[in-house]
Amino acid sequence: MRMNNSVTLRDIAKALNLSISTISKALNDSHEIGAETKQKVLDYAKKHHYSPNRMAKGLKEGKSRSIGVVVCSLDNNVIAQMLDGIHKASTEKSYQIIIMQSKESEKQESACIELLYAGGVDGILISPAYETINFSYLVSLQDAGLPIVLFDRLIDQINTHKVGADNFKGAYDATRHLIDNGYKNIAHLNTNTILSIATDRLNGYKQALADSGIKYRPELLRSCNYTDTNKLNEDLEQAIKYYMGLKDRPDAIFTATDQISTRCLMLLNKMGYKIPEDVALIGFTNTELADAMNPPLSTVHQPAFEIGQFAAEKLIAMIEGKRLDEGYETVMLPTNIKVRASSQSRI
Amino acid sequence: MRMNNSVTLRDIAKALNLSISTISKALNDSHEIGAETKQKVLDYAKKHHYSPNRMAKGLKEGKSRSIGVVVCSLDNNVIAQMLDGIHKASTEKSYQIIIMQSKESEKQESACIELLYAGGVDGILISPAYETINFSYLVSLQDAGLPIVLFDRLIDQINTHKVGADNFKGAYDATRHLIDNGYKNIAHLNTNTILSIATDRLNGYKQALADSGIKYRPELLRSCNYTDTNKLNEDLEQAIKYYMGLKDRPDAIFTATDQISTRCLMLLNKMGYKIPEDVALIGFTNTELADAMNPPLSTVHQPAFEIGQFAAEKLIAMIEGKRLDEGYETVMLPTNIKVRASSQSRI
DNA sequence: CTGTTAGCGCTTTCAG
DNA sequence: CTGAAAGCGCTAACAG
Repeated sequence: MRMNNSVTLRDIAKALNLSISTISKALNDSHEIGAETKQKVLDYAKKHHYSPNRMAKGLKEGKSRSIGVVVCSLDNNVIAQMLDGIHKASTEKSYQIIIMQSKESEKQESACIELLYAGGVDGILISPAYETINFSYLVSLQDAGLPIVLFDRLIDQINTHKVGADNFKGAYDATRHLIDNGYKNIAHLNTNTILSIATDRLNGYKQALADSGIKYRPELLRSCNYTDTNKLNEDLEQAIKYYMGLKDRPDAIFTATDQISTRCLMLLNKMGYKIPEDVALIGFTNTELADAMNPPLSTVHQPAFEIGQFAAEKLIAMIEGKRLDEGYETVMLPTNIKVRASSQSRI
Repeated sequence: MRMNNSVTLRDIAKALNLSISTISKALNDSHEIGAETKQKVLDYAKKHHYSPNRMAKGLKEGKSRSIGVVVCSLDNNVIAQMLDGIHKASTEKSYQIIIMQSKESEKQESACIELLYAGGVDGILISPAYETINFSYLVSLQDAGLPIVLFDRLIDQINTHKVGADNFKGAYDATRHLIDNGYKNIAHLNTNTILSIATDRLNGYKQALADSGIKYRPELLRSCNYTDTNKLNEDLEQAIKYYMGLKDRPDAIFTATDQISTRCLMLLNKMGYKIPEDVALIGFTNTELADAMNPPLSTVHQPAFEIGQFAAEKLIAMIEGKRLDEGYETVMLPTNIKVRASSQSRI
């Protein structure tokens, strides 16, 4: 049973009265084939839309020219942009990508990885779920020789190439920006995960406070559950109520993730707080709709496309055996602050 | 060269002192294998994490258990939701999906399709680019036996299963909603494409006007270029300026696509028009951020996830030979209107 | 320079 | 009930 109805090497061989291997070599531009034969083969192949069978080639070569990508979700602007970057880098090197979603669940993430591995991918790009604590399965695959690159959400538990945003700097800049605009009591809303993405951002926030001589107040840090949207909303609502009920209540909030940033804005509006008069807001997110919001939302923008692209390039380099460099590298691409009305200066 | 380090049938055969074909049959639960042998094989396979090699299986069976998906872009909330649905349906039937982006370019779209076909996909799910006029390549592949299902953006030029939103009804409802809320001069902003998605929405708009005894004014229809974001923004800005400069200027705008809806809101804000006092707004889009906007944007919501899911199920049914039903089917899933402040009643 | 052959891992007759 | 063998389309060693 032939795939599609496509022409095979055999068809060309028969038509041209040559052997299969001659055709194969001609198409692979082998030096041991004569110029005119080569031309004849190439012409025939082009004319009849020959394209090599991925399966056969993959089987023979022991690789599939496909890479697995594991993300928490497709329906998220930052991730869509990263996937776009991954997609670009991959197709450039003619790799296919197989995308899987963990939905922030450790269990589902393992299932994705297993499926990808079983499916014979040549390597895996992964941005771990918030929930994941145990990375031993991933490590075992790595030990078994599977190239793995981490992107966006990085972890220390696994030693490989990593590509993410400079979260410390992004958080530092955002906090600093609030301080420079006259805000003093700055709350930080983040997520309860062991991923460095959370601690890096928290540390950036703390450092900015310290550098400005503002004491860090632990009661201004709230960590929300991220696995379930409903739970997240609940946690956020509670956090905001808690903040606004404090004696010395915050005059600004710095939010750590896309979801938290936008939902926080909605909730503040819903509860009737004026932004930035009652409380200012700046947060991580890449949505183009920040300008359309009420009020326009100040954001920390991540180079999502570039993160994806760079991570994919790294992985492909690993797959293709360029494991030459002794050590693994962690790359942090710069974020940048986009100031809008939600963090307007009160000075 | 073996894929990964995975165990093969041969490994199991050697270990158990059986033949390869016995193992194969045992794993496929063939009736011609004894119960205890079967058990022994299954146990060993499980213990050693055996999983069949996709490439080999695909080569043998002449199919790849993968489906190609062509969309205009990844970075779009409606599409992300559709992909999510496609993904769910596909993984349930253990098909992999290969996603390609046309970026609204006819040329790039052809390239995507060619790549997918060459890559040996078992079928193609496609939502055509706005720009595409010539569908002959797709038709020729279909004639060659490749199953194709259209989703989201449907066209008449190709005869197959199609799954989309009920765009006529969505547009009708949106326009009717504006009329019911006291708006009389309703403009319609859409795109210049031959895709039925545009004409259906236009017709729904016209029908709602007719049913309410309002005369259709052609000067209130503007069609924007959609291929290039910059061009779109320009066209939109011009259209709005044009509308607002009219003697009998519109008191409401109904926008036909995700991009147009959100950008239109931004532009109106930027130009200083009050929504809905100066001009009301309702438009197609699925963004969760409608509530966060200034003002909260009334939307026509498409069942994007379901469209993707249903389309994928149809395609897989076709692939698996259930082409039994004589005719092809076009399914229109219902949209629903989400009323927010941007189209508040002026009565 | 061109052809023959073996084999990647799997399914599937066909024999035993 | 189990095994041997062919072949899916391709590459690569080895002959000629």
